[in-house]
Amino acid sequence: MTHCHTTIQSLRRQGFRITPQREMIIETLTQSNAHLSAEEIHKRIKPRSKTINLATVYRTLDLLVEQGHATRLIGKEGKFLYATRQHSRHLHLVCRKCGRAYAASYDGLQPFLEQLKSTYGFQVEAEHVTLYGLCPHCIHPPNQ
Amino acid sequence: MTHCHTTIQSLRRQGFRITPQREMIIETLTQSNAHLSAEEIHKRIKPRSKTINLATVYRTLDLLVEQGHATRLIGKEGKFLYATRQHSRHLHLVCRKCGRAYAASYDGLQPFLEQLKSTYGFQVEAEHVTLYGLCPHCIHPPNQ
DNA sequence: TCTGTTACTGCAAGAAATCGCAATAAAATA
DNA sequence: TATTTTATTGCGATTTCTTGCAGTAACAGA
Repeated sequence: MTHCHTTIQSLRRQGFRITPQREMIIETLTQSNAHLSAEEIHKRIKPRSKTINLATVYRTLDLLVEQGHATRLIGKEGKFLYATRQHSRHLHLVCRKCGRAYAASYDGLQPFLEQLKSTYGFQVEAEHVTLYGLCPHCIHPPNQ
Repeated sequence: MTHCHTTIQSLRRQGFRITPQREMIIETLTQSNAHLSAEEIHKRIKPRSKTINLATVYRTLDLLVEQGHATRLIGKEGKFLYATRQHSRHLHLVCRKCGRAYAASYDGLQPFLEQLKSTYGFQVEAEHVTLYGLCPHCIHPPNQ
């Protein structure tokens, strides 16, 4: 709720218009603990606002990502998922083989990110970094 | 060429069948210096093999990623791009705002990856890590 | 509060990626 | 080499995501 308003304030300050659709999308994303697909967000809002369009959901999510209020990642089934950046900060370790996803702490990554900042001037936002590789289960069978 | 055969050998050893389609896809990807979309690969192969189907290209690329011979990343226009893992190892820094992509060295990331390995048993493959954030051009205008 | 500007939405069409299934062909075996 | 098994392909349909456009409504200014 609180962070929901922060996002709205920030968008308004940037000159974006706050429509009922955008409010509902932001609210839905903020209140959820999971990573949601655009489809899922659309489904949840529909009962309250029958005419909300899926394209609007996608466009709003794009805006939120672009403005740094949300992150987009690729879910297990290949669909895009979205979450607020404040939502439980962690690293995603995704197995390229079985698709399993693990949450990991990103303590220890900070020095490297600072190095990137000073070398390239690039400010990495590390809330939802996704790294690919092999999980413990899939390393065992020797496959190279 | 050489690496192309390595990939084919490895797939064969895993019990996958080597079809002309798969050979052409692997060859195309290996010989290209750029990151290619499935569509692009399809387009390049078509002259030589009129009936090759786009779905086959997607399925083969999935296989290559799953088997660790290629990596998949999201291109500037939101399309998926593919590259062999051997192809010029680097980090991708993608600006969430303007979409610009920067190549960066991942020297300095190694200690963190080793930490992940020992903590979670997860073996990150760092050839094509993509990190999102703000590029030097987009940091300036204060937007929070 | 009313009005004008123009960002935003809904709709429908389009593009990108995936899936199911019958036909095909790779490669193991005889 | 011929046969058999079954992984893989092509095709068409489907799903997921994006885009263009005309109508609508947020919000700045009067």
